[in-house]
Amino acid sequence: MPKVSAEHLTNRRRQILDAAAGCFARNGFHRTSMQDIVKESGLSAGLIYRYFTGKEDMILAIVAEWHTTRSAGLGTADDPLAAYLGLLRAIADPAAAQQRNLGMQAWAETVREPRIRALARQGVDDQIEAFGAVAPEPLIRVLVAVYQGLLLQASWDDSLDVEAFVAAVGELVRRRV
Amino acid sequence: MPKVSAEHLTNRRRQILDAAAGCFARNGFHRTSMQDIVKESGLSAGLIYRYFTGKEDMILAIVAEWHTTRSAGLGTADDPLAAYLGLLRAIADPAAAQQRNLGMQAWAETVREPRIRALARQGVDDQIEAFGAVAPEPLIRVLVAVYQGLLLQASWDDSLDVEAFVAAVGELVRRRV
Amino acid sequence: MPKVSAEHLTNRRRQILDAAAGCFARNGFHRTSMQDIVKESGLSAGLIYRYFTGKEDMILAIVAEWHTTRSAGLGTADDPLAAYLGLLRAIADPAAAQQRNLGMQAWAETVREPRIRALARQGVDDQIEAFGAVAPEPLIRVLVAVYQGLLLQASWDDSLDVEAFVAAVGELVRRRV
Amino acid sequence: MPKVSAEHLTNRRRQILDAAAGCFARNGFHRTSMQDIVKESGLSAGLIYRYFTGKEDMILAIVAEWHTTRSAGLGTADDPLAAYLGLLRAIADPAAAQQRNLGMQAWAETVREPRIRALARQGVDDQIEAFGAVAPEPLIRVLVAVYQGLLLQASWDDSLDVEAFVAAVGELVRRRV
DNA sequence: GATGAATGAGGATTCATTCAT
DNA sequence: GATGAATGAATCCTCATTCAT
Repeated sequence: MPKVSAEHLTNRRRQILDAAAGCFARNGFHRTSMQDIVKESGLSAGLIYRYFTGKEDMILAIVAEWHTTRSAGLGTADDPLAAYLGLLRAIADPAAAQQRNLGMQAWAETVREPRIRALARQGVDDQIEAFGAVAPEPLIRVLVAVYQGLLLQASWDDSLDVEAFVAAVGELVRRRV
Repeated sequence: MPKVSAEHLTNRRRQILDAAAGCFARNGFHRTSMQDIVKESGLSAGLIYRYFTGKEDMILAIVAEWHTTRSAGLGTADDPLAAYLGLLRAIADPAAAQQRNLGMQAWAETVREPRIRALARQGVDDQIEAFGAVAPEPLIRVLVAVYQGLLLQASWDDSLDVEAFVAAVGELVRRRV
Repeated sequence: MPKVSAEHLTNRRRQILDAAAGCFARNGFHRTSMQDIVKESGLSAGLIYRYFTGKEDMILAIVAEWHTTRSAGLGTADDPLAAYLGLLRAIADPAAAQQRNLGMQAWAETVREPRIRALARQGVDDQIEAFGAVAPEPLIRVLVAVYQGLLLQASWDDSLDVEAFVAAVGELVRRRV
Repeated sequence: MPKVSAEHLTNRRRQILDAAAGCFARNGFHRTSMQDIVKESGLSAGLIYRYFTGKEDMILAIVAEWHTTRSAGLGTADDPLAAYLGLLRAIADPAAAQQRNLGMQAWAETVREPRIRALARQGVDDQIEAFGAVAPEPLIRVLVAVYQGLLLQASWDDSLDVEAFVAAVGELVRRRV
C-alpha cells in the first residue's frame, strides 16, 4: 500500500537521475560526490538511497539509459543513410554536450565494470542488428566508429566543422553503395 | 652537480610511469590509489612525490605520453593509406589492450581537465597536419574517428573481426581516392 | 473516551515488543534497526513511535519485562531447592535461547545505562528477598550467580550436559543444608 | 625494511587497544565511535587502520585478549581452591571494573558473532581442562558460572559483600571435597 | 488513528599527501 | 637521497526520528 503514486516515484527517480546526469557530465563519475547529487537534486541523502542501492547503482542506471536512448528508433527510417547522417549531426550538436560527456564517462567505465562493458558492447550489436538488412556488419561497425569518434572530436573542438565532416562521410558511403 | 645521474632520474621516472600506466589501465585513474602505484613500482611513496607533484600530475604525464606515442612517426610513410590501415590493425591488436584502456581513461578526463582536453584536441590536430598533404581535413577527421571508434569496439569485443573492419575501411577509402 | 479499546492498545504494544524481542535476541540491540522491528511487527514506523518514545525506550521496556518474567512466582515453592534446580533446567533449555540472548544483551547495557543497571541489580535483590527465609544472602547470591553463568554457558555450548550441571549444583547445596 | 622498530609497532598496538578498551568499557562496543578511540588514543584515524582492518577487528582483538588474560596462569597453583577464590576476589575488586565491563560486552557479542562465541566457549573449556585433574567437568562448570555471575553482580552493586560471597562459595566447596 | 516518505546528522573507512628519520 | 609512518579531510552510506497526508 504505497503512500505515494507510482507517478510520484517515477518523477522522483527522474529527478535524481537528472541531477546525477548533470553532475556526472560536468565532473565525471568519480569527481562527483553523492553530496553533489544531493544538492543538485534538492532531495536528501537518505531518500536517494531508497531509489538506488548506491552510487554504483546510479552510475549503472545512467549508463544503461544512455545506451537505451542511443538505440531508440533505430532502423525504422526510410532512408537509412540520411538517418545516420542525422545522428551524426545530432551528437555533434552543441546542445548534446551533456550526452557526449556522459558517453565518454561510460566508455571509461567499461574498463573496470563488466556490466557497463556489456552495455557498451550491446549498444554496438544493436546497431549491427538494426542495420543488418541494409549493410554488412563490418561496414556498420565502421559507421558506428565514425559516430563514436565524432562524439569525441565534437566534444574537444567547439569549432569543428560538423557539416564538412558529415559531407565527407556521406561522400565515402554514397560511392560505395 | 646533481648527486645522481640524469639517466638515473629518467629511469626512475620511467619506472613510476610504467607502474602507473599498468594500474591506470587495469582500474582506471580513480580506482587506482597512489598506494597501488607505490606497490607496483616497488618504490616508496615519498620518492614518487619527488618526481610528480601529485596524482593529477602523474595522470597528466601519462596522458601526454599516450598522445605523444600516437603522433610519433606520423606522415612519414610512402603509402599513407597502408600506413593508416596498419595503425588500425595495431590499435585493435590484443597486445594493445593497455593502450586502449589508457586511451579511454584519457578521453573521460577531457571532460573535467582543460589540459587533458587540450592534449586530446592537439592529438587530432597533429593528424590533420601530418596528413594535410594527402587529404582534406574533414576526411582525416573521419579517419581519425574510425580509429577512435575501433579502439572502443576492439576493447569491448574480443571476437571483433579486425580484418573485415580494416577491409571495409579500405574499400570505402580506396574508391574515393 | 479513547477511540480504541485499552485491550487494543495492549495488544499493539505486545505485538511491537514481541517483534523487538525477536530482533534483539537475534542480532543484539545495536545491530537491530527500527526498520527491522517495523518489518517484523508488520506495523508502520510512525505507529511504533506512538507506543514508545524511541528505541531506547523500547530497549528499556524489553529489559524491564525480562527481569519481571524472571522474578515472577519466586519464593512460592514448597521445595525451594527443587524449584531452583528447575529454574536452572529452564534457562538451559534449547527453547529458552531467545531469553538467554535477551539476558546477555540486557547485561551488556547495564554498563552504560543506569536504569538498566538498576533493573539488573533489583533482579538480584528480588531473589535475595524471595529466598531470604530459607537461605542467607551470600548463598542466594552464589545460587543466582550459578544461574547467570549457566545462562551464558548454555548459550555458547549446545552440547552442554545440563543434567550433570544441575546434579553438581544439587550435590553442593544439599550437603550444606 | 620497516622504518620503525618492532617494539614501536607493539607499543602503538598497545596504545590503540588500551584506548579502545577504555572506550568500550565505558560505553560499550556500539556506543563507541572510531572517532572516540581516535581521540582517546591521541593518534589519527588513518593510523589505526594500519593496525586493525576495522572496528570489528578491534573488537575481536579486545575480546581475544580478554579471554587470554583470563586463562593465563591457570592450573598452576598448589592449592586450586584457594587460587580460585583469589580469582573471585580479583574479578570483584573495584579496580577490575574495566575488566568486568569488557567481559559483559564480550558476552553480548557472542549472540551475533560466531568467532566471539567460539572464544567464549573456549574460555570455559580452558578452565575445564586446566582443572580437570582436581575436579569433574560439571563441578568446574559450576565454579566458572559462579565466577561469571559474581562478575555481573559486582558490576551492578558496589556494596556487594565480596568476602561473604567468597566465604559462601568456600563453604559449599570445602564440604564437598 | 495510521502510514511511510523524507530528513540529515553521524558513522566507518579511505587515500592523497607530508615529513621526521 | 629515500623511506614509510602518520595525518585528517572527505567520502559513501545508515538509521532514528518526524510529519504531511
